[in-house]
Amino acid sequence: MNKKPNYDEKISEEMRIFEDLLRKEGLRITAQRILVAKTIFGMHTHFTADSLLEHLKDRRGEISKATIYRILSIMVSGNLLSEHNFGKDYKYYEHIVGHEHHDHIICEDCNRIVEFTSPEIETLQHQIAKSKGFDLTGHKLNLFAKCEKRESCEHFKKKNDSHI
Amino acid sequence: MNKKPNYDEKISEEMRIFEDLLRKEGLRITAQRILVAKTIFGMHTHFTADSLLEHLKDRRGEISKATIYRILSIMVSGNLLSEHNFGKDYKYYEHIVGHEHHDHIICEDCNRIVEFTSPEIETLQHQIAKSKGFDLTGHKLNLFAKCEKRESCEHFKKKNDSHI
DNA sequence: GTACATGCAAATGGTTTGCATCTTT
DNA sequence: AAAGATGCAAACCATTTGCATGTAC
Repeated sequence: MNKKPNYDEKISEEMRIFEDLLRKEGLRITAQRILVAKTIFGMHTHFTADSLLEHLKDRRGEISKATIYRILSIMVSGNLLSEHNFGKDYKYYEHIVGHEHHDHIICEDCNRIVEFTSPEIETLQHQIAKSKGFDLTGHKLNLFAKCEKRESCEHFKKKNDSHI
Repeated sequence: MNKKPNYDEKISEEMRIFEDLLRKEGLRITAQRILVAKTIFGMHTHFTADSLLEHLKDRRGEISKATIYRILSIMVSGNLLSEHNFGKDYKYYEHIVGHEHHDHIICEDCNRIVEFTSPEIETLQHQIAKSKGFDLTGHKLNLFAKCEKRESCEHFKKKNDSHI
């Protein structure tokens, strides 16, 4: 992996940011890091280490699980990725480069993860932290819910899918 | 363990609720379950399986770690205990019998966990879920923050304590 | 007495790490 | 060449579980 990278138009900006991060941290630009980052920037859903590995199944010879975890960790600390628990035993990730901040609704019926933003809630959070003597640095707000029309939810069948 | 229980005045109500839960579920009232429940109801902080074990150190002959996990699980599904992640690799618990619902501020400086309530945020959450087609069943809101006056924070020294 | 509960040690499962080998710089 | 990165398998570690023994009812 030594050529000038030539990414798809759509993710070139994200890749530039990723490479900048690597350089800033004195880390090397390797084939594995490029492969994982491209894959992540090409996915527009929440994912887990396992589902990422699944997306890479046709390229499995090129990357190991250990390296995936190592790259996820770099991207999280570099703020290209956010990490979520959602009450499960494994972590979810989502890439946040160029995405505006949002919180999540997790459907207990169909496992869907829906995003939302609420400037009002954000404002209240700051006020609350302040009133308790803290400076807010971040937050996680997860709403757990059920589809209003369970029977007509086309996602319901996915309920028992493994890490989506 | 066969005598009529005679709990401290202050936690007798909680213990009654706990025993009712056991009976409702067809579970037996054992010495270990009583011991763990009394300990939990006597603690008014967030705790982990390990810190609970620590609280029980003088009674260690009487209970095993496996049983503690089994009892925590009963109390969580019976809604006597809530379970939190707080971004760590182990779970936090807090007993919620007779406690009004609240959310948490987690201080990244001193590890303190401070509670707050916000009816405004709760209302907004319901509206948001509704607007996205969900019925809200629960939520977790964690605010991550830093003490405004770090240097004068008397909790700061605890920063590197293990599971508080 | 029987079904359930406990303790122990072993298993689980996601994630991390040691180390020998390969790559980037 | 030297510093880093990777892959593999083993280690980690909180939590769970199988099974023989104990206990509530």
